[in-house]
Amino acid sequence: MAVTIKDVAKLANVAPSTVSRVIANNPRISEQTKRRVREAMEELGYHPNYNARSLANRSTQTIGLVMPSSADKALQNPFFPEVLRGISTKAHEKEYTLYLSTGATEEEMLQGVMGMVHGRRVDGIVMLYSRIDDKIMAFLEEQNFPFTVIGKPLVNPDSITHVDNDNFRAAKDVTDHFIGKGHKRIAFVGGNLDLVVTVDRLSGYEKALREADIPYSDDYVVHVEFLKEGGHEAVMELFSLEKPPTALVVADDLMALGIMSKLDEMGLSVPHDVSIISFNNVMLAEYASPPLTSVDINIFQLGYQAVNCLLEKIDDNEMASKRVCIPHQVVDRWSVRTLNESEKVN
Amino acid sequence: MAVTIKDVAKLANVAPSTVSRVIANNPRISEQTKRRVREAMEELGYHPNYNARSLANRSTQTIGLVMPSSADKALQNPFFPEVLRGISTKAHEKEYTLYLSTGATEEEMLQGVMGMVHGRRVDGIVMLYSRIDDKIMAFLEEQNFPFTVIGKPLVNPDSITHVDNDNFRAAKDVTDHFIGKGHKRIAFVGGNLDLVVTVDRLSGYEKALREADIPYSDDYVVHVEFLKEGGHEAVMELFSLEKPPTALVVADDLMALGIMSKLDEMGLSVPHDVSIISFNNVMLAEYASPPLTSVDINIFQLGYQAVNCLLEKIDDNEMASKRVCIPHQVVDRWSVRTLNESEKVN
DNA sequence: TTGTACGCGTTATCAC
DNA sequence: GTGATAACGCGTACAA
Repeated sequence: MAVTIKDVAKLANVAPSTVSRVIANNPRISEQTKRRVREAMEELGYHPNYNARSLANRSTQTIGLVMPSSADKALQNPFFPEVLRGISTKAHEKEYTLYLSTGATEEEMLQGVMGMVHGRRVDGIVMLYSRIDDKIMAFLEEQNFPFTVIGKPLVNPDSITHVDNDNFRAAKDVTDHFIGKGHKRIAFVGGNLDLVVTVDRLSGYEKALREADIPYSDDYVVHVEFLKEGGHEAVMELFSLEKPPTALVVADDLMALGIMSKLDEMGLSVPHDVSIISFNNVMLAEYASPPLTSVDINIFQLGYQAVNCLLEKIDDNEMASKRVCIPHQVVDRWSVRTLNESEKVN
Repeated sequence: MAVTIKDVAKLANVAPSTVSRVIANNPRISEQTKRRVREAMEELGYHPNYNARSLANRSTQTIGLVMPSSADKALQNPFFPEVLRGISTKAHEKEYTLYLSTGATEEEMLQGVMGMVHGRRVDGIVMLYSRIDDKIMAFLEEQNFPFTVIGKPLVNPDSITHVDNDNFRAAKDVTDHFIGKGHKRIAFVGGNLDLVVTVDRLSGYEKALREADIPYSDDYVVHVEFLKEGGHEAVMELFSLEKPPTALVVADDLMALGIMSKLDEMGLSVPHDVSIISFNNVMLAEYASPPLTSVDINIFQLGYQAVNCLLEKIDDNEMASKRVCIPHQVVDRWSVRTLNESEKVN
C-alpha cells in the first residue's frame, strides 16, 4: 500500500508526530532532523494523504463551485471559462483546490451542493451566477455556510457577500453613449429576467432614457432566451415596428452575435442600419463581423475577487458581509455608427 | 461540533457500526432498526463525513478533470462546457463527483495533478485534451494511475484508454464533400500542430486529395493559433496566392468564425467566394452568418464515454486499455456552395 | 441480527 | 526538540 507517515518515521528514526511537524515546517524541529526526515520522504516517495489531513484538520482546503446546471445553455457562455480562470488563479495562490458541483436539473444541483456542505467536502462555496429565488443560495444562507456570489443576489444583498459590476451604471453609460451619437430609438435586448443582472441593466437603460427625455416604450424592450430561436422572433418584431430602433443595447456578446446573424438574414447591416453595444467583451466580440463594441466587465476579476472574499471569510473567520464592485469600461470597436443630423428623428 | 455516527447510534440505542450498516443499506439489518436509525438520523440532521469515509474506504468517489491550463486560449472553446456536460452526466449517474485541476502554466498543472494523485483526492482522472509530448499524461502512465483521455494520445495510443472521433475519416469526408461539389482548390486551416487532432485531420485531408488526384500543396495548408491575430495573417496569405482556394476545411468552428471575420474585412463572402466546413458543430456554428456547415463530433458523448471507461477501470478494476470511437456526422447549413462547370478550374 | 475492536493517515495535546 | 497518545468519523472483520 501507499507509503505513510509512519514509514517515513521508521526510516528516519523519529516519531510520526515529528514527521508531521517537519511537513508543517514547525520551527521547533532542528534543522538536522528536518533534513533527515526529508531525505526519508524523498527516498520513500512519500506524499501526505489529504483525506486523513482533512479529517484531523477539519479543513479541506478546497472550495466548491456552483455553476449553472449542465443542461443550462448559459453554461456555453465564454463567461465561464474566463471567470474560472480568475477563480483558479486566486485559489492556486492560496493553495486551495476546486470542487465542481454537477447536475442537470436545479434539484440535482441542490442535492450536489447539499452533499458538498454536509459531507464536508469543501470549506466554502462560490456561486457563479445569481438567479432570482434560488434554492441553493437559500440553503447556504440557512446553513450559515461560507459562500460568496458573483453577481448581485436579489434577496437581502446586504447580508450576502458578493462581487458584481455596477450593471445599472454600465447600461446607463452604454445608453448615454448611443444618445451622444445621436440615437433616440434605442432598444434593449435583455436576457432571462430571472437573472438579476438583466433587471439591473434594464434599469440603467431606462434611467438614461428618462434623463434624456426620450420616452420609454415597451415595444423597445425584448428578452431573448440566450441564443435561442425565440430570440430571432423577438428581433423580427423589433424591426417590423413602424419605427424600428437604430441602436441596440444587448445584454450579452453572444446574444449580439445571434442578433447580428438574424439581422444579416433580414438584409440589415451593422453598424450601417443599426448600431449595437453588448456586454462582457469576451474574445468572440473581437472576432465578430464587424467587431463588437462591448462593455468589458472584467470577468477575470469577478472570479478572482469572489475567491478572495470567500477566503477572508474562511481563513479570517470574517463574519461581516461585503460587496465588491468591479469596474467596467466600454471598449470601442466597429458596431456603432454616429447618426448624422438628418437621421436624428424620433 | 457536527453530528456524527455516534450521536445517531446513541439516540437510536444501537452501536455505531449498525448505523454505518444502515447507511450502506446492509440487508442484514432488520427493517425495524433501520427505521429507528433513520428516524434518529433525520432528527439529528445527520450527514456522513465524506473524508472519514474516504479514509476508511480508500476510495473518494470523485474523479479529477484535467483541462487545458487556465491561461490557454483553448479553454474559451465551447467544446469544454459541452464535454463537461457529458462528463458530469455520467459522473452523476454513478454518484461520482468532480474535482478540478488548476494552474496557469503546464508546470503548475502538473503540480496540481500530482497533488490529486499523491494526495489521494481522486480515484481516477479524465484528460480533456491530448497534446503531443504531454508531461501530465506521462506522469499518469508512469504512476499507473487510472485515467482516460479525450482525443487520441500520440505516444502508445494502444496502451492508453481513450475516446475519440475518427478524425482522419471526418476530415476525409469533409474534403470529399467539397470535391463532390466541384471544388479543387481546397485549403486546410488547422489548429495547433501539438494537438493530435490536428494532425489526424490533416492526414484525412491529404488522403482525400490524393484519392481524387488533386495535387497537395503546402501553400494550401496553414495553421492558426486558435482565434489569434496570427491566424488573420495566415488567411491573408492564403487569399493573396495567385490561385486562392475556393474551399476551406477548418479545424474548429471558432476558427471558422475568425476566418469569416477576416474574409468579410477583405470583401470576400461566404459561401459565394469561398466555401467553409468546420468541425465541432458547437452552438455558435448555427448562429454565424451564414450558418456554418460543420462536422458534429458528438462532444457530449466524448465526455460521457470518457467517464464510462474510467469507471470501468476503477470499479471493475479493468486493466485492459481500449479505444472508443464516437461517430460523427456533417450537418449541412449555408457555408458551402456548389461550383458550376465553368468554375471547376485547377 | 447486532455489538466490539481496530484500522484508515494525520494532526494536536500533552508529556519529558 | 521530540515522543507517546488520543482524537478526527467511518467501515469492517470478527465475535456473539
